[in-house]
Amino acid sequence: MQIGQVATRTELSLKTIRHYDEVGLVTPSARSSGGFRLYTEDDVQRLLVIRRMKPLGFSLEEMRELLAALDTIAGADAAPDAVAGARTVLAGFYERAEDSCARLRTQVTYAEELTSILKTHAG
Amino acid sequence: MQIGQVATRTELSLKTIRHYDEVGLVTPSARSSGGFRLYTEDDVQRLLVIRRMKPLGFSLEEMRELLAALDTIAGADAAPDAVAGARTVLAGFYERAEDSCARLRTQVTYAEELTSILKTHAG
DNA sequence: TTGCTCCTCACGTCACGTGAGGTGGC
DNA sequence: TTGCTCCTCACGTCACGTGAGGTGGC
Repeated sequence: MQIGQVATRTELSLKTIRHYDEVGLVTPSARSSGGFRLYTEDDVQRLLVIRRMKPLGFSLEEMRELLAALDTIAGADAAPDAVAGARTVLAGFYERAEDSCARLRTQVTYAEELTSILKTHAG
Repeated sequence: MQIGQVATRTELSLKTIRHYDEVGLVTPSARSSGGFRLYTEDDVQRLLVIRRMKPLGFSLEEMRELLAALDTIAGADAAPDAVAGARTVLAGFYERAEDSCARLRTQVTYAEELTSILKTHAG
C-alpha cells in the first residue's frame, strides 16, 4: 500500500506519516525499487493505534517505547527478563495514562461549558 | 499580583504567561517601576478562561479574536455594527467548538480503551 | 547585604507544515 | 508521453522550554 492510500485510511497527513518514519515510530515494511514507501496492513494498524494514543499526551519517543514493550509481551520468542522489563515499563505508562484520562474528562467538561457560552452569544 | 503568584493560581508556567503577554493574548494591566508584570484579578480570570479553552484546539491568535468578540458583546459601549460582527465571529467559533467537543469525546473513549489495555499487560 | 523573584535576549525543541525541484509507475 | 503520486532536502511555524546574565524589592 502506498503512502497516499495509508493517509486516506488513517486520516493522517503524508508529512505526518513520513515524519513517523523518520523518527522510527512506524517504518514502512518495504520500499519499491523507485524508493516509494510501501505499507502493510499491520503498519496501518500501528498507525491507527498511534492515532488513538495521541490524546494521552505521550511524545513520539515514548510511544515508540510503549509499542516496543507491547510487542515484547506479545512476542512468543521473548526472554523472560525482557518480558518482565516490558511489564514494568507498561506499568509506568499505565499510571500516566490514568492521569491523562482524568485530565481529558475535565477538558471535555470545560469544552462543553465554553461551547454553550458561545452558543448563547452567537448570532 | 506578580507573575509567580499568577502562575501558582493558574497552574501555567512563567514562560507560558510571558508568552501570552508577548503575543498580546493576556497583557498585564500594569508594570511595577522596575518592570515587573502586575496582574489584576480580571487578568487571572482571563488566563483561566484561556486554559479551559485550550483543549478546543484554537490557536492563540484565534483565542485572542474570540475573547475580543466576547468583550465586544459584553461591553455596554459597543456600536451595534460591532456587536453584530462579534456575533458572527462567535457563531463561527461555536461551529468549530462543537466539532472539537465531539472529537474530544472520541479521544476520551480511545484513551480509556488504551488505558485498560495497558492495565491488563502491566505488571 | 542577602535571597528570592523577576527581567530580557537568544537559542533550542517538538511535531509537524510548506514549498522547491526532481523522479517513479501505471 | 502525459498526469498523478511519490521522493528528498531545506527552511518555516506554533507554542512554548531552557539557560545566560542581569536587576528589582521586601
